[in-house]
Amino acid sequence: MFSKACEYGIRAAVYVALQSLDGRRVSVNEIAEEIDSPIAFTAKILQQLSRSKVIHSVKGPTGGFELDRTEMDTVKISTIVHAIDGDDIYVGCGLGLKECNAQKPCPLHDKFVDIRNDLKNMLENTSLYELATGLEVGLTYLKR
Amino acid sequence: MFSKACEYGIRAAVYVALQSLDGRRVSVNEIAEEIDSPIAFTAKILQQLSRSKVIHSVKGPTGGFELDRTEMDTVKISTIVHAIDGDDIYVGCGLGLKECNAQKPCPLHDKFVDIRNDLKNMLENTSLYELATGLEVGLTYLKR
DNA sequence: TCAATAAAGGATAATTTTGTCCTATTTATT
DNA sequence: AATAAATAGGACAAAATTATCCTTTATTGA
Ligand code: FES
Ligand code: FES
Repeated sequence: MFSKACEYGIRAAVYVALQSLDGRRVSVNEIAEEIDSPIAFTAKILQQLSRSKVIHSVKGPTGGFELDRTEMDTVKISTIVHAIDGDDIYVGCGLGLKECNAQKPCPLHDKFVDIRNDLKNMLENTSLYELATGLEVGLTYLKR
Repeated sequence: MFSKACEYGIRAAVYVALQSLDGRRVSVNEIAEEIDSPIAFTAKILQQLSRSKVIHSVKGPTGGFELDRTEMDTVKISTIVHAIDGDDIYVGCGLGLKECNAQKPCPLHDKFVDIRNDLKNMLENTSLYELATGLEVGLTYLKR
């Protein structure tokens, strides 16, 4: 479904959001530890998220990653997926035709588009804040 | 969503079903041509589908791949996906946790499971026959 | 100013997925 | 029996993804 990079990216962003709720800035090392991901690879992904304005980064001592409260509402999971995996999952053909086109649909088109749109809507309507609060009250987990 | 191998596999199986409706047995070369896929790679995938009883293969001159009419109804797209990509898409965690577990869910679990189940049901309720007939009447396409 | 800390970024390695090529096996036809 | 056509399968190659390591840059605080 999503690439590994994207999975780590979402988990990382949720963790950053969670800690930012407490005003804590977090380092790559802490993030990788808390979401159980490879450190250096996670660093790359955080760079990407930072460049695409999903999270904010601060260099130097006391630096790290953070997200302000209003951004947690506006940043949707769809933004993260788009930043890392591109728009294939939103517009691509389920059977791999060069493009998904209702005028010349693949055999699975009609049924696939329904699912794809549900997924798209779900991701577009889920904010980092929403996911972070579930974590905060201990209902959900970022590693096992 | 699906791997390339799986995309080719579904397209190939639909084409085999379509031709089998006319009693025609088809070769790897014809299949690859008609679904616009790399020949040798497609051959591997057809082997896999043959081993997992999704389609039937016949060696030698006049040989090729075929599917009998009753199998077109019983073989669902979910079978093909499972044979090639395994069950990750049916049971895996959307955020990449080692396993999806409602007792210790990831932040996206509840929303993700809904989509995943819709996808699963869709694939389980779509037969090769259904997809082949859409092709037959010229409503859908296997390449662009 | 200096040392320490943390992200940014470049180079490279490992792994997985995708793809190719060649030989072996099976089988229909002559 | 010989030939040719077709899948099966093994070995290998290319490309993409995942992952690591090292150097550079920015910033804090002593
Ligand atoms: S053409 Fe295949 S999903 Fe739209
Ligand atoms: S635990 Fe992540 S989808 Fe179920």
